[in-house]
Amino acid sequence: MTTEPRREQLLNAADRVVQREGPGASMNAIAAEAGITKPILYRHFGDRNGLIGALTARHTSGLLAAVRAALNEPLERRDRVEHVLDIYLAAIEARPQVYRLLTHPEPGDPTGAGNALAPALRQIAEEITRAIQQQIDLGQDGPLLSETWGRSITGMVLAAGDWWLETRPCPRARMVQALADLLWGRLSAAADLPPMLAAPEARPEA
Amino acid sequence: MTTEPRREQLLNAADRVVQREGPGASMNAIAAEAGITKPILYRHFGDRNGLIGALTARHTSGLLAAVRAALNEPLERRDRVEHVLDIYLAAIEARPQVYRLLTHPEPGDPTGAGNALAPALRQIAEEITRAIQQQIDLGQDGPLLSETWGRSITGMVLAAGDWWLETRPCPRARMVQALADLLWGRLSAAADLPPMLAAPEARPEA
DNA sequence: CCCACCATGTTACCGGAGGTAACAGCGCAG
DNA sequence: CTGCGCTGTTACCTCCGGTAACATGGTGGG
Repeated sequence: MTTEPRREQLLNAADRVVQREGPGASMNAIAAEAGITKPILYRHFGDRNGLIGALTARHTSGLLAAVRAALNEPLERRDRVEHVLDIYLAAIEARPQVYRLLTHPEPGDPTGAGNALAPALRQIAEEITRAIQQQIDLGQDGPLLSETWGRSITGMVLAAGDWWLETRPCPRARMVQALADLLWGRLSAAADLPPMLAAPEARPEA
Repeated sequence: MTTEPRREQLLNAADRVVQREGPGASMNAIAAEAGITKPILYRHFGDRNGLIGALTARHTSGLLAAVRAALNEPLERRDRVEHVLDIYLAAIEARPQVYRLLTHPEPGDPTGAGNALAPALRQIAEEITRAIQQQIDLGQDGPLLSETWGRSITGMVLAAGDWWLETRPCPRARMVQALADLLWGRLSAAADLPPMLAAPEARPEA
């Protein structure tokens, strides 16, 4: 294990090409970037999943550690949640291509195919679950709720982060507020609007 | 447009093969199931995305209509939300392979690649956004919050639904409660647990 | 009656993907 | 010098999405 410089070197090349072409970059392209040919890659990583796995593992550790640290920050609960949200959004903002690699892996893997959460995100979900379990008293439903909520919050932030990166509807801080507000039950606390009896306009058609 | 029986027939075949092999079924397999060869499929649908699009459109309409109806049910807000959640979970429970097709399409499309939300889910997100905008008074932040929340809630339910289908940790009704509780701010309302100074046991290792 | 047309269907191919086999050098211990 | 392990190559396989070119058959207009 210790360092393994060749591997690192190849991963650097893979990193560059993924940064440039997004995930789904071909093995040929990665090999070319590294100045070599395919079979070497396969010798080192077994198959494409191996390469991608190694590549994601590299970047995952950083994000995961950051999220974990944020989850254990000694803050008021709301501030802690906002901090975690901000950490995640800042990370995906800083390097969108890498983030895509982590969050939207190419399919291929037959292991439980069809999961919304990529491995990196599953780890984050578990981290959230653990934090909830350790920090919040949910009574006897604790285990189920914390597991469900870990996945739910991860999926929620994933979808919201994707949309935010795509359309940039607001600065990051505002996005953090919007998400925290949702988690804080603002959806349930807000007042009703009177039912629309007949929309006078702005109803172009479905 | 009117009916187009051949197309329907081909879509039925595609449906069968997707039901059996999941999304990612090959064009050859679909053609074989239909008793014909590839070029005919391409004549009718242009390319793979065309076929998959037509296939999803078929199933989307039902789910989308059900969700839309649930969103406009004349119920107390909490009951309405629970109803929507239940509709969605019931749908994916009933036909998981079809649901996978709708929620986890194969990538391929360069159009905004890397989105967490498949087209069908994006439509659901828009429906939720619209419902929030029409039903809830969020002040001047309404537009931003409703859009953000539409995506967020969709992503949350997607991830939670995936996990639930996979591991079946509880009956559907309980899952609905867990998700509604999250949206109702139970995460913020619950009491703190005392900080763990030293976990006495049950810490097997990461 | 014949023909031109159109949808149906076919075979055979292309380029590019992941992946593998077989072979060619290089450096170094014994 | 010889064997061995690592690096590297070329050439190939299979399967995929997609296409070109050609072969049918029914149908309606001259």
